[in-house]
Amino acid sequence: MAQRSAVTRRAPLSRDRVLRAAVTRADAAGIGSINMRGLAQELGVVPMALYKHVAGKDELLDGMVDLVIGEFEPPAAGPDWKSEVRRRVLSARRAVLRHPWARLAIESRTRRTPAVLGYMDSLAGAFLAGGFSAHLTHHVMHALGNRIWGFTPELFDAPPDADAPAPDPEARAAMAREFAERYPHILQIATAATDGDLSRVGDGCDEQFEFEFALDLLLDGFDRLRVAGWTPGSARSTGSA
Amino acid sequence: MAQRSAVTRRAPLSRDRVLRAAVTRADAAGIGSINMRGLAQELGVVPMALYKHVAGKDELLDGMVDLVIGEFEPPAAGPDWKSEVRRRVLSARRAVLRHPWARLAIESRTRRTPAVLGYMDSLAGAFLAGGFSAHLTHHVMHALGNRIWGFTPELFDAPPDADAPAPDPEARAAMAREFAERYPHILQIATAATDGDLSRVGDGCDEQFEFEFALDLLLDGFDRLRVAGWTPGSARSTGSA
DNA sequence: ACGGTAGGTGTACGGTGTACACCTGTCAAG
DNA sequence: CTTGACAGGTGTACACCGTACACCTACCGT
Repeated sequence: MAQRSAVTRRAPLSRDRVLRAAVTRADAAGIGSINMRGLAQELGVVPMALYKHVAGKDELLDGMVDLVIGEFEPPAAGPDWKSEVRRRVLSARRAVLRHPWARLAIESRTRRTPAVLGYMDSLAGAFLAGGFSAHLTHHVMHALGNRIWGFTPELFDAPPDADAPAPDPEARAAMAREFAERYPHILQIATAATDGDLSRVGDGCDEQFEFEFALDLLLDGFDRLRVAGWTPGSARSTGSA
Repeated sequence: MAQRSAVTRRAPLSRDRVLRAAVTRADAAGIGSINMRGLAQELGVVPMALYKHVAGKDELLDGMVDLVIGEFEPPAAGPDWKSEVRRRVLSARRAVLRHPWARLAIESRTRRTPAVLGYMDSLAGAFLAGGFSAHLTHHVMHALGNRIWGFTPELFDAPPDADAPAPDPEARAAMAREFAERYPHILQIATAATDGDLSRVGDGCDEQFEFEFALDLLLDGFDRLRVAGWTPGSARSTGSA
């Protein structure tokens, strides 16, 4: 009775509980909210206790990314290599979109955990099973780059920029005029992308479309190389002029 | 005499001197060595003095990236859009390779400085002048992604890993065996990439080749879309199955 | 002669990751 | 039942970071 206190004991920590708490916290408050003190407090524990379960913050981040990778759809025997790769990459994308912090975390991580290697291995396997040579598989994976994780490196999107207290329509118009003069080509494609309604320019692009556009462009290019029997010695990398 | 001390006065700081010192320091010791205290000491000044010339660390990083962008070859009227885009992107790549920290800095920066916008604008201009519609220009720039900066997001390369005090050939062989069993496809492409000499697997890929491979693959794909008269309504993004 | 100001100083605060010594409850072996 | 190892939680402390704020000081145009 004295020992087994009636008060419910805190469930003992575990690496898994720590990682899941971190993922939940990051989902809610962003990757910037992940720090040992805050995470420990959330778990009702002193900061240093976490170090019994994760080696340090780096390993914590790695573990969080691994949890996200665990949400990817598993490999399967698709009808053809292209739809299988497409399915898996878009599945990765859905998982990363569920955990918006994962993009930054993946980009900043450098360690190749077993989960990371396993995913890359299964993707490579899809190419190889689809008739790609090992050499070509190597290069096309490089060509995909971070797209295998389901995101394109941001190009145009800027954060909403929580400054500029008063949008002052006069100054705003002047800025727009200066922008149009200095960056006419960006203006031109932004106008096209928003169907002429430039007030929507802050809404960002249709990321999903952009992602699939580039993904399919690459996949189609890969297929052309494969059917053309690409070998390491082919003239120029893609065999064209 | 008392005022104009014979001792040579330190040349007054300036935003430019601060940024150049930071770039030099980062070139020599990596982006991790950039901190206000160390940089100030190098300039023979107290940390807070820097804040008279840069708003804070973020703006410092932005300014450093701008200096690198300043090293890019300027736009020119090339014989065709493809060689012009190719020239500029490969020029960006050379600059980024001269400043290895720039890759990380560019990836982590979110602000679009005039230098960044100017570069993106001139690239967009090359596509538009080459006959791309504004819509298509928008999408192909997304497809290029960070490749416009001259680098592919790292996929395979891991840092040399300064741990593992003794490479212990026995354990090393065991690890290799386990790796081969768990990640057979990665092994297969690594074997191809090193022409069978797996001891070279740590040397990394031929980054230059990988970069141009993917760049040309994308550029060729872009050209196919352009000559096919791609419009926003085309079936699927790339017009193929 | 004087006042404003650009530029450099000094101190201090709140935040971070984590090394290290310590305690404590559990459980298996003696 | 005793004991001792050990996994897991604690408390303190340190070094480092960015930077807010008040200050001082030398210059320069009036």
